[in-house]
Amino acid sequence: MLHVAEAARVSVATVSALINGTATVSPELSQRIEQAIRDIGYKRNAIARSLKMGTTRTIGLTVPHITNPFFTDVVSVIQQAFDRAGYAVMLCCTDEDLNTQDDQIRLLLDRMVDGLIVARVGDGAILKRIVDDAKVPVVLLDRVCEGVDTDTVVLDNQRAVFDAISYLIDLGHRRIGYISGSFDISPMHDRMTGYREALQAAGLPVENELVRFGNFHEVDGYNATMQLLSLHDRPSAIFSANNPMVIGTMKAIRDIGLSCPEDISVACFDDFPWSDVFQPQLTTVAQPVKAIGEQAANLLLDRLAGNRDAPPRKLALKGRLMIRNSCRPLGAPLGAIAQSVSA
Amino acid sequence: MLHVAEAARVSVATVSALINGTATVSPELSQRIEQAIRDIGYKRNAIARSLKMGTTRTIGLTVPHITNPFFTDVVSVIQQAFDRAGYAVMLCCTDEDLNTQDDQIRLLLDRMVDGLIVARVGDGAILKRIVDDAKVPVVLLDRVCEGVDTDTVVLDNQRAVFDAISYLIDLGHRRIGYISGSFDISPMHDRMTGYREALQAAGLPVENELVRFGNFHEVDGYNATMQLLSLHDRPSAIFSANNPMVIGTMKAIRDIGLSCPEDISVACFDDFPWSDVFQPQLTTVAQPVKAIGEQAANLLLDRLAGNRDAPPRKLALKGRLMIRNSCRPLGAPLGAIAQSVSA
DNA sequence: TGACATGATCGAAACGTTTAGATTAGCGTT
DNA sequence: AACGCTAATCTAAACGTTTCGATCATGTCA
Repeated sequence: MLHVAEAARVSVATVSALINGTATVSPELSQRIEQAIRDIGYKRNAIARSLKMGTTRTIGLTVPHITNPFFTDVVSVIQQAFDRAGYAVMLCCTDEDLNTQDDQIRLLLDRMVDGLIVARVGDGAILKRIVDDAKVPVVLLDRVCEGVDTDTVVLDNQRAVFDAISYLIDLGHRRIGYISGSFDISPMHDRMTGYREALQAAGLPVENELVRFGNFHEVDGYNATMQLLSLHDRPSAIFSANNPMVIGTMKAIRDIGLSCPEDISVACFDDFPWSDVFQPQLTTVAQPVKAIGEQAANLLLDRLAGNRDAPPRKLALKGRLMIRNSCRPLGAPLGAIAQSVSA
Repeated sequence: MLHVAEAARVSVATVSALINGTATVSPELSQRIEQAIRDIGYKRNAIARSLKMGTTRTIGLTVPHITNPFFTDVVSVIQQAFDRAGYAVMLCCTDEDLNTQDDQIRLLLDRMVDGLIVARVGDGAILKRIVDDAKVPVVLLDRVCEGVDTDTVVLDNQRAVFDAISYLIDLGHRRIGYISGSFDISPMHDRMTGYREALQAAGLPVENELVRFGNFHEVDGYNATMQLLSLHDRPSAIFSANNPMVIGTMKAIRDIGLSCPEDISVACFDDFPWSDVFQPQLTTVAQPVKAIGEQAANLLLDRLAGNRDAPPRKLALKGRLMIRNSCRPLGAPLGAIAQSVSA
């Protein structure tokens, strides 16, 4: 900018005024300055600007795994929203690890991001400290966190799983295996509650042997399913509370020589692009990914636009049960599956 | 830092020296400074540091669509690699649009990223200008670009498609439909060449009516497949040069009342996590995603470590044909598919 | 004892912006 | 002719670091 100013024989203040439109500058000088900018190929240094202005027009986004299709879509939507608003997005993947997440949020705050969207943070106390220390707005995604009072957008997980399990019960299933993710994040808590309540509402017992835990990965789903299938009285249906794990479930079913839905019904959380392309077409709980991402982005953009003091806003969106053909009515002949799908 | 210096009754220079270890500071002062840092909760401002140092420890990464499973994986691997190295990653999605990509690269350069990994840039001239203007190292991914001399990691696309098409020919297919992405990026060019050469090597004609173009999206694959299937003499196999488009292909086959592989064989580019879970299990060309991402990251990290003047390095990795059961031997009875899979 | 090397510490400039406040020029009023 | 008003422009101080060169005390050696 100094060089531009010299070349145009004006002060840097005038150059700045022209570039930012913060003051009127005469047509004559404007022209000289614009010419100089072109000649020199000047580009404003955003770092210096950030230092002075105290704002980077960059936000931080952390997700556990970008390869989980739910987060892939959420990241995509959020990235687009902020791109439109002229913000850059720094992406971090926490690998479901709390320490990693801590480090990464620190990394982002060091770089003075203007705001933070964090998905699936683990511990309330740590998060609270972060939110308080950082003077930037934070929106929580996919997880509520007691004691942390900030904008939040989550799914009504309990209700969603309740509906899914109730659907299985309606089909006649009585022993329904449930594969949960680790319990230290609220969605897994709520989903489990939904499972329990659906069973109880139908007067069915909640049996511990039918509940397994995994760490969100395919291999965990595989192992959990193997255990469920080798039970003395094995379940007739399995619900996986997380999408990557259901891949393991399907592989385990195949490896053990069973097939879905003939021998065992399967449903899971989170829809994915191929769900209605191949066989069996998985029955899933679809999250309104686009809405979730956009709401989160809007909440943060609103704060960034200056609305700092509004009370925390908590959004809970509804999931939708996508009924396909991976669950069969129990007791009914196999041919009845087609009808149950159109129901 | 100023406050820390005052609290510890030393100069800012000494604080800086201690933090960075750039000079020895006496145990006594060290202790006072560290105490002050704790008391105040001081965190070094990375923006001010970047301004002074001319380096942000941040890189820019642009991909067309993060929802394309190939790019999802690549982004994941690259993010991890840079995270390990203490770099932040700014992610941009270009939506296959050259102007968008241009804007985003500018956005990233404005923010003084230390390096750039760009996947699928369109035009050689524009890219060349960008690479030259930006004084930062650039790694090209998934695309070669004539006239732009910089580090590159790509797949041997031509060979990969050649192998896939040859496989179909070996199965007895003679009319093989081909769905390409837009032609303005080199992989699509090379893949098409692979298609052509495989046909020619087998003495088969290259028929224009069997070749369709789409813009990488599911809907494009759907439309292209509809056209192919309504040809007077319809193909017995379809190869899709891009992964999202193959979803459209499968849906079109279903909607038209045919089934795969009984009526029509299907193969495509890019593997995905569910490919061997559901039926039909798609035969795909798997890119070594992990290697591609890691190589790209390593090339850039090497440049960032100071190796600026080494000549441009061009890596071409090999794809792998994952033979499953979505392609059937032509003329053979249906039961023969199983054998062909194990072949 | 004086000169000098050594090691610790500091002062101040620089990185490239923004912006408050000062200065100047032009012009209409009285 | 003196005054005030407005619009255009400039000067200079910040933003929070790093770093060069200067300063100063201390100890060593001739």
